[in-house]
Amino acid sequence: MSKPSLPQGTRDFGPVVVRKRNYILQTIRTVFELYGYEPLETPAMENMETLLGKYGDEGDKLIFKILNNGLSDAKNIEKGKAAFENVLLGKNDKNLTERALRYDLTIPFARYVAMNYGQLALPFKRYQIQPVWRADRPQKGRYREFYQCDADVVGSKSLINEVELCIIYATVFEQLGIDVTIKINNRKVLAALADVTEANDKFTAITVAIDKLDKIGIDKVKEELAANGLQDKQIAVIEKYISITGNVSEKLQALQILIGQSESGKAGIEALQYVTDSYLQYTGKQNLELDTTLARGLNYYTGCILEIKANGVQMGSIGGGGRYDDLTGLFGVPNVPGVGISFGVDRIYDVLEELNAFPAFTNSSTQVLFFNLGLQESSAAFTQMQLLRKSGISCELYHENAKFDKQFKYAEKKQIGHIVIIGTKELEQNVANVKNLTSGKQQTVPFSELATYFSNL
RNA sequence: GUGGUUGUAGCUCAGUUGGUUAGAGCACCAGAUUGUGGUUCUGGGGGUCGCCGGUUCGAGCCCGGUUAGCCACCCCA
Repeated sequence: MSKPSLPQGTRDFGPVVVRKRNYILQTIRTVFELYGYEPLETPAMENMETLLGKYGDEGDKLIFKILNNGLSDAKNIEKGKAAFENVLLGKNDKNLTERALRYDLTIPFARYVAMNYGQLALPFKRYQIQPVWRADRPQKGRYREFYQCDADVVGSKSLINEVELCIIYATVFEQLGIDVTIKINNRKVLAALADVTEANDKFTAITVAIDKLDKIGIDKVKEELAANGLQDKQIAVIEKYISITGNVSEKLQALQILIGQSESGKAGIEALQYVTDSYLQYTGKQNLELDTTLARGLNYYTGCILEIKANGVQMGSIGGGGRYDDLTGLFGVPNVPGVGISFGVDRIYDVLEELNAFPAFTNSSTQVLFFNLGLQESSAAFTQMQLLRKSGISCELYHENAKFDKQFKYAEKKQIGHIVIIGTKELEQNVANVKNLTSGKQQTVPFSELATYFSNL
C-alpha cells in the first residue's frame, strides 16, 4: 500500500489550528449577528448551469466538475462517449457531468435569493461561512479548498449598507487585534475614467492594469495599457488619474475635476463622499482610505468596492467586497441590488500568526489533568473529575496507571495548566494535591473545595 | 494552463568526483529513578533515499519520465 496523501491544494487542520481558526470565525460570526445578519448554508455542489458563465472564461476553467454516476450502464455508454468528445473540445456536456463544486458563496446566494424571493423579508441580510473549491494551481496563501466568510445584503440600494459593512470590517479587526486600512473606491468612478479616456471597450483592461499599480509600478502599468491597445493620449489621462494623492477630500476634489462632468463619475463621487463622511461620523476612525487605484477583478461589481490591507505585515488583501446591481437577474429575478463583503480566513490566520496575536486560550481546551495512581485512586479521581466538569471545568483522567514521568509529559504536551494527584494518602484524608505546572507550585485542597478552587483561578 | 525549484528516519537536515552495512540533532521507547515532569547519563527501535524506468561491474548521487510540496506568471481569496 502506498503512503496516504491529500489531494493537491487541500489541507488537514489539526486540533491547535482548528481552535485558532474557530476563534477567528467565532469573532466574525458574533459581529455579523450583532449587525442583524442571518446564517445561511448552501450545498457543496450546485448544478453546472448555476455556476457556468458567472465567473468569466477563466473562472469556468477553474470550476471543479463532478463526474456523473452510472456512465457504465449499457444504455449510457454511447451518450457518454459522444459527451466525452465534446469535453475534449472544451465544451461541457450534461451526459458526462451535470454537477460541480461551488466556486464561491455569492452565486449560490444569488441562486438562493432567486429561488426564495417571494418568501424573503427584504432587504435580506445573510452571512455564510463555508468552504469553496477551485481547480487552481496552489501557491502561497492559495488553496484548492478554502473557506469564505461572506456577509451580503440584497434588496436595498441604500448606502447605509456600505457604511455598516465598513464598520463591521473595522469592528472585527479591532477585536482580533489587527491594525487595518479599509480601502474604498467606486466602479462608477472607474467607468467614468474609461469614458473620459474614450476607451469604454477597454474598461476591463484598464481596471486590471491600474489595480496592479502598487505591485508593479507606474511604468509597467503604462506598458500593460499600451500592450492592450491604448493610445499615448489615453494613457496620459489614466496616468493623471492614478497620480491623484492627498486625503479623502483632496482626492475627491481631484476626481471632480477629472471625471466630474460624467454622469457616472458624479454618482460615484457622491457615493464615496457619503460613505466616507458617515463612517467618520459614526466611528471617529481615520482608517477608511479612498484608493482610486483599487479596482478588483470581479466584473459583477457596479458600485462601491472595498478591500482590506493589514498594516505592518507583508500580505495581500485579507478581505474585500462591493456592490452589485443585478446578480439575481442571472436567475430570472431582475432588479435586486446587493452589496457584500468577504473575509479571507486563511490570510487572517497567517497575519495573526505573524503578529503573534492569538490569545492564549486557543492553545488547549483541557484545564486539569487527574493523575491515575491505581484502581481505587483513579475511581476517586473520576468522581471528583465529574464534579469539576459539572462546574464547567474541562478535565481528563490519565487513561492508565503509568509512571509519573509519563503523566507529566502528557500534560506538558497538551499544555494542560494543572494536574491533580489523588493517591492513597490523599484518599484517606479526602484531599487532593493540586499542582500548577507553569509555576511548579503545589498545594493540598479538600475534595469539597476543588470546584471552587478551579473556578476562582 | 505556463515556468522555476525541492523531495533522504515521526520532524529539521547532512551525505565528498558514482564505491563496503546511508548519518546527525530533536522526538519516541527502555533503564539509572515503584509518589513529583522539564536537567543529565546509558542503551534501543525506527529508511523501498517520493515513484517508475535507463546508463553503469556498481546509483541517495548521473539521465529520462512521473507524482507531490513550495515559489512565480495568468487569474484570484
